Amino acid sequence: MNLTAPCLLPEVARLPTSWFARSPREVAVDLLGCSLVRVRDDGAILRGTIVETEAYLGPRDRAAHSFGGRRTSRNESMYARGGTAYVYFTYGMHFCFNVVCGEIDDPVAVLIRALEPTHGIADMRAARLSRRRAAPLQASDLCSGPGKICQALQIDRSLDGIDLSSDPRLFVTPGAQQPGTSHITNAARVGVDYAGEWAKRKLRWYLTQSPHVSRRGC
DNA sequence: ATGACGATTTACT
DNA sequence: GTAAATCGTCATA
Repeated sequence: MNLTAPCLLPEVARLPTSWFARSPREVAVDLLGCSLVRVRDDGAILRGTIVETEAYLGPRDRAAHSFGGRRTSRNESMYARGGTAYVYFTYGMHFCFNVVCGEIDDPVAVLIRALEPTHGIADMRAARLSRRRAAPLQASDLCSGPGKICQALQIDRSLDGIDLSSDPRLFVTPGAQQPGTSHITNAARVGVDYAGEWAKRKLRWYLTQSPHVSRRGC
């Protein structure tokens, strides 16, 4: 046995395509407690526990990029099968990472909004440091928002459309145990005020006690 | 070709 | 609490 080999996660731990081929509501809730794992090209492992998610319900959902069946080069990966990554660029400076759900041509997804960092925290700090900032960030400021996650885990459009069930660079593993319903808060989604009645729908879930969520009590 | 707009984050009052 | 940063994308022309 080669004891010097890096301690990589067993392949069996990775969530398969079939796990994602469900409604985005189910997937959004079940993703809480799972780990998002990023393996960088230099071998560094950046990993955190998912503590906040939002479901986007497709053509009928005014807040979704696929509202009305809109299909462009930007959101093309939403139309791929469940288990595909959808990474988009917004506000001229941020990336956001989604897990596509359901079957092919059903453009539904779950936005990963916050993680509790567990592995590679020093690398996350370095990645989040960038310009402006001088002081080291608190652990709860590393992945407490969809743009922060992508900066900390170095996720960009080069990972858009990849298959999370097979790509070595990015995948999801199950949590030790699923968080109980009593520890989960269900609330309205963030930053979708333009979506009218759909902005009020409670399609966001987060671990109530976690200090790593992007916002509390709304 | 042009203009308006973000599934956000940060700094500042 | 407000506002700036910053630019790819999309609808309109």
